[in-house]
Amino acid sequence: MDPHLLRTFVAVAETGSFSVAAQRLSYTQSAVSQQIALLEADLGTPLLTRRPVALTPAGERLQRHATLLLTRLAAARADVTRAVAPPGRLIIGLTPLAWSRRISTALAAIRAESARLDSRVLVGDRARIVDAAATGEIDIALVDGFTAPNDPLPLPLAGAIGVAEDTAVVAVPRDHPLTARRTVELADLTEAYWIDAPVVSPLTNLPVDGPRAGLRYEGADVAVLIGLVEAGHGLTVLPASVADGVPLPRMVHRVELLTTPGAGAPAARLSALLTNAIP
Amino acid sequence: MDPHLLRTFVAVAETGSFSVAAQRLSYTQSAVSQQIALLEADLGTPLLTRRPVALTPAGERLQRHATLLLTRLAAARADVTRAVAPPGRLIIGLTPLAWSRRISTALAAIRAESARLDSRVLVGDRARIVDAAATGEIDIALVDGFTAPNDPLPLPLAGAIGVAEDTAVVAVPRDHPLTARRTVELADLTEAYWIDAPVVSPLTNLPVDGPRAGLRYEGADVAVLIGLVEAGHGLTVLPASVADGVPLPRMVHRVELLTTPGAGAPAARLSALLTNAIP
DNA sequence: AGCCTTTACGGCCGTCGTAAACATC
DNA sequence: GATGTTTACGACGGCCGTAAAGGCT
Repeated sequence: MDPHLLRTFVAVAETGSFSVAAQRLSYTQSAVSQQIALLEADLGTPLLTRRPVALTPAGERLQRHATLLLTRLAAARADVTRAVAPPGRLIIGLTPLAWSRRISTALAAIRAESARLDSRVLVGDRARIVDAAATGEIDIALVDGFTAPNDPLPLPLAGAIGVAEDTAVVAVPRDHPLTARRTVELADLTEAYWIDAPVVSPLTNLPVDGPRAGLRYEGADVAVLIGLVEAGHGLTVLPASVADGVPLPRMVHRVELLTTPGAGAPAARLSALLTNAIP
Repeated sequence: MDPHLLRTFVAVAETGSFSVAAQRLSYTQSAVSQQIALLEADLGTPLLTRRPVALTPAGERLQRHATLLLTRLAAARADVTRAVAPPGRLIIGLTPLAWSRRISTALAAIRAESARLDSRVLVGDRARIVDAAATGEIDIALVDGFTAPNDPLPLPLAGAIGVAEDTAVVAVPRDHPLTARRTVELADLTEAYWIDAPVVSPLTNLPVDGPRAGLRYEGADVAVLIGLVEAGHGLTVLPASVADGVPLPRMVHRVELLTTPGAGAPAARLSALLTNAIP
């Protein structure tokens, strides 16, 4: 189970093709074929069906593990190299809904303390931000998501710290029948159409199996998303602090902080500011 | 960062010697030396000092990551192979303090349901049990430890579920000055001598820096440990359900359940029994 | 028939072991 | 000087690429 093999396996699983995976990794198809054969021989079970190329149950399992292992491997490398030379800069990664007034003031405080600090912000979807935190591209991250109360977000990186928890709501247009309700049953939600907004509020956040998507919004602007809901293009799930609406039972919106002791002094300072400030 | 390299690096770090690590892995010293050199070249920083062999700060970082990565790699392999053939047996791993009446009754219920079930119990310290869960040696595990309220235990495996939470206490002899106190300050504890009981209640559980150890107890019997405390050999930390004593502030004793969907039907059944029964 | 995966085979690079040099206590 | 790590070098094996064969649709 070489990381090399895992990487090409993930590539094949994602692309659904030996040949395009090969050119993505700049191998020949032959090499990819051999690597997959090696993995299957090693684990003693077929991982992929051919024609069409699809994952077997064992393959699905391996894909999950492999992607996690690869990002953790990257995280280990980044952490070690930063242990010798901690960056003086402060690059913050954010998912769109993780931003809050408290973060903004904490950041302002740090900027005031050290005037010449190179500080920047990167906004992206959860996978992008977590990956950037793993590789050291960013020094600290705030990642949001929906989960059961008091439960952490299922993140591939250890050391996440909850810094905020909020009830979650379903955003609906003003004239929508759900508006009259105080709580929502899951049965009501399976019938609805949802806005597919992978960056702001991914469909995978929904407590619904196989949600039906209406419009797709690729941007990161919350106001635009709310506008789309208002216009009747579909529903979405949002933290209560962002929008008014109907509370979704047994779910909270949670923001977690992702950093490591090696991420440098500015990151540590920001981390302290945010975690000490927990109510 | 081959797993192979990480494994020998961990061996060197643990043994503090290139040569004994080599014979443990059945390599030559030369091979070990080359592998470490390769790792250091790859990461661009020394990981070990020679004469004496010790970890540099970067090396300490890498050791943490490497051990986690290796057990996760083992977990991935076990999970995939179990995805194709889930075991029908039920082997339960337990740390000594994770046992409770509820587990006992749940296990009895399962045994009653399927009379011929091969079910066994393995007791060991946390590292041993987590490792066994990773490699598939056991199908389900209950692991205890001390942590802040509502926080999960820092486990190297994902998917842990809290099944019990309890206040923690410091066990002291009846005539100890602390007996009169309702709460304990950390300052009081730094002065004390502790019983080093790595299996039942490891010193790493203590909220104290560099605790001073008196006697060492290698066994897994809680009654013996309590007897040792009574006899004045030192103090220890225990869940309130096991011993009377003084509540330790800001800590809880927590039991988590460790299993995977591939661990077989009996494991799933036990898991359901335990998690549904959470108060 | 055409596209894509597998198999066969040759060459290269990497990694291990032996053995000698080197450093440290 | 003894113990233990590094370096030099030769040999084996593994892995990739080229090229031909094999299977589905």
